[in-house]
Amino acid sequence: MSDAEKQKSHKRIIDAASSLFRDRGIEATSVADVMQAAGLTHGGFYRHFASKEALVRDAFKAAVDDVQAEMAAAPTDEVRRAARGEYLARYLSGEHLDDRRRGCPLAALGAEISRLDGPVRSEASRTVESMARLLNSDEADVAEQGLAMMALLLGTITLARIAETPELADAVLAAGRRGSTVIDEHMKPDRPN
Amino acid sequence: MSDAEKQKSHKRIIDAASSLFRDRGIEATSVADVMQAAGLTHGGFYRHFASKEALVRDAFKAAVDDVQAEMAAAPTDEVRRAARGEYLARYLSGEHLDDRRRGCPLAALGAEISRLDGPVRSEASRTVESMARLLNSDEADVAEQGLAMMALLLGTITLARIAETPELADAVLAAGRRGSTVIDEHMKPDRPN
DNA sequence: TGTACATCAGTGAACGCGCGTTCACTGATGTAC
DNA sequence: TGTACATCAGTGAACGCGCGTTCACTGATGTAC
Repeated sequence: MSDAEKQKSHKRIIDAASSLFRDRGIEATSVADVMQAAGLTHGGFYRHFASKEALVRDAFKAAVDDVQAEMAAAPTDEVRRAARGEYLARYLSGEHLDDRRRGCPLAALGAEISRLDGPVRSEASRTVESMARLLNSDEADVAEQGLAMMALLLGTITLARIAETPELADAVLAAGRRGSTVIDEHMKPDRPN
Repeated sequence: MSDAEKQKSHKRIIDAASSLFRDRGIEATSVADVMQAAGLTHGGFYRHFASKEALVRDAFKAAVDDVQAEMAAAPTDEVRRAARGEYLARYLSGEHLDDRRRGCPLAALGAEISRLDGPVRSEASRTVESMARLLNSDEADVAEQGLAMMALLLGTITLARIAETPELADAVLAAGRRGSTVIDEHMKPDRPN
């Protein structure tokens, strides 16, 4: 078993964890669940991670990196604005509702992580800052607009996932879309109100 | 042990559960934890509830009723508007951040409940509708504004609780306050945009 | 190039522990006479 | 009013189970000679 094989296993474990945690929650997902989803048995887990906590941190980070990759890589402001618009549209879509496994990690795990202390919480706190920066419509600093937008997005998906009827879920998403427009137009960093 | 005594115990169990679930999460709180907090031993739990699930439903409902009581009881539109304003201010305050035990049940438990099916999820889905009605600035029907406001509130508290530094938490709360003003002013049910 | 050996990813049984739930029991209650 | 009895809230031990983690072992790898 070569080094390359080990790295492949490592990636499979992180990918499985990243999906399962978002889908079922951190506490509801066991190390054995993750290892089985990665095609391995649970005993080998500790050749890759020091603890479940370490896996949670790495899996959360991987999920965030995945989400941020497109937007952060935008070379010009125009491309960045377009990427942001697509991101918002995709975030507030019906597909995002059902696709928890690949959905927003903060929406799926934020409440649970906010109860933790240690590396996972630190990683999530940094994510709040970096996402806020990406979600500002104009400047690059953490600003009101990006934070308010993030809060609206996360809250919208959470409420829509609670909704038992498609009608209510759609109403929530529609409200989120209207809200995001209003925040976009009336909370620009440069011209207040 | 009289009937009145039993009802007192019952209320203590629900109160303890309502606090502990919000503070630590549903899955992370055991039946024994709740019974101990209520001053009882775990064995007696099933004289009061058929299952942990039944307790979760009742405790969640109790928490929501508590929150909604003031606003729903407002006799006139003016009183209602004032109650709503106070609720928003309190919701987006630093005290709410730390007081998970008495804080918003949807913010604390929404993500976890969205993964459930059955009575708890149903109760939460109804709560989304009723809170949206209460949070509209004007009319009584479920409408965009109330839903967007709820999403912003829930998202703001979640993000602020993730923040590791007081500075970031304050920035999140401030952004939520600005966002709520913008939604208030630019998403009125009667005059669109 | 061929052989002996150290390394270590992965296996599967086992650990102590806490979970939700069940159950035999206790003892205070309210009721029947 | 006083006594015997059924009820049942609450106790604490016990149940089967799954958790995170540990460990002895296996067998393929890359290296040393």
